[in-house]
Amino acid sequence: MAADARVLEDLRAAILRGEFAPRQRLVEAELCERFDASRFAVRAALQALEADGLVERQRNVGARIREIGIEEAVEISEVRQVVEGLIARRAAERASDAEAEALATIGREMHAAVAAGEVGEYSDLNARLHSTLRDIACHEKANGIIAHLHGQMVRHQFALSHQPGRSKVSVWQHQAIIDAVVARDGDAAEAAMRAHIASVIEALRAIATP
Amino acid sequence: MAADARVLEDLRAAILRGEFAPRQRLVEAELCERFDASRFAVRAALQALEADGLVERQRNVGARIREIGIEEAVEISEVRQVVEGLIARRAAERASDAEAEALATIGREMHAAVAAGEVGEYSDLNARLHSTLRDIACHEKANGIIAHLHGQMVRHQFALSHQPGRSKVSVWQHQAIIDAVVARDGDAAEAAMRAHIASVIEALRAIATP
DNA sequence: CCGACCTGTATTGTCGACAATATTGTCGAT
DNA sequence: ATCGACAATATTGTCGACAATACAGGTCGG
Repeated sequence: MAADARVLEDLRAAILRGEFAPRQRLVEAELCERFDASRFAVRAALQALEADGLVERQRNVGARIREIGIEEAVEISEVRQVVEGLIARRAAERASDAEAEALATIGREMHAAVAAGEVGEYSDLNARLHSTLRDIACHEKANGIIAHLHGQMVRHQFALSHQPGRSKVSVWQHQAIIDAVVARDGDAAEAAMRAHIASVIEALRAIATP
Repeated sequence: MAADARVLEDLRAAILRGEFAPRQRLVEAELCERFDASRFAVRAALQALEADGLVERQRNVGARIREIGIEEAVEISEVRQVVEGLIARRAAERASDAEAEALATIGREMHAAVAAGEVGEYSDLNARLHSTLRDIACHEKANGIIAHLHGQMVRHQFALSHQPGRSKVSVWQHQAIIDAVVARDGDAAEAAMRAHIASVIEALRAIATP
């Protein structure tokens, strides 16, 4: 039992892994076979995923992967800008010495990864930096919203991280965030985070109009 | 047909109207009778409401109204602080002359309501001000998140609006927001909105420790 | 040749019945 | 009298079958 939850997690992971194309139809019967589950479980998963904003459903038509256009990705990033700003501020206000040191270490590893041209490694470190900040901020609601928004951005996030030359710019933005948190300067941390995501938004718009 | 959606909306409205006490159990059979719907529709509604954060469910135990403590209400307000800040900024950047005038009118009506001691009227105007700002900002994602957070706050919002003397303080904060938007000053609008919600958070904390 | 209609098929929506599980109440032993 | 185990009940979880609906392709009339 609890096949419900398993299907939900598997399907969500598959979507986040990019195994389905935007606007691709998700036929219940197919998902039943793929995940070896009853239609009941599949339906529940689809309903949950709809609330998550990952799929959209039309009555009597079915479910499909929701397509997130550039305009919507920009809106999502604008919200992320302020909410991650809040997280950065809280992190600066609450970081212990050990936590500050952990951030500084990530910063050093980022510089090393950029110098070595390791884009995959840098992308991982990027995720780890933001996640560490969330852990320090310890703000359930803000963290939840970021997770929610992040799920809808995966496709664009992927495109961004493979933008050549971006890491050389963003590494210093990341460093500014780290420095502000280490200095326990909430205002500066929020400002640095906002500036960082502002540059992400710019890059998003640049992708839109090549 | 579409009994599903009706039950969801009715039940959500009932919860938002405060017809259920926090942690009150929501037995499926009872809801079936009350809304004259099938268990199927009720289950779907409960699942959706769980995603909304209005009810919580335990496997094989059932659903109950989620209790939102002061600490969580503060967290919610902290997120609202930055997201409504974003909305205020956008509103200042995008407001047409007609929209600015509409805001100014709401401001005048607020002062009148406070002078007349009409707390219900003032509460309505408060909702209308924020909603008008959202319309002007025209930011789907931000508006959606605010709606989401607002739903979880209704109970505390009610307690706040009946706090004697609050309107005399908040009316000037509201006026500051309106002035900033009318002056098309995004920075000031965001700052004013943040200050306003900071005072809401303070009031929340004051309720917690009487 | 084109458009409207109509029928067949694929897919989702709805339901009622049954199974699984937690909660509550009862009984006996210590 | 209190505690534990066990049975009874209430409630939710799961499923398969059927109904309702939308879509595609073909057919008929103009």
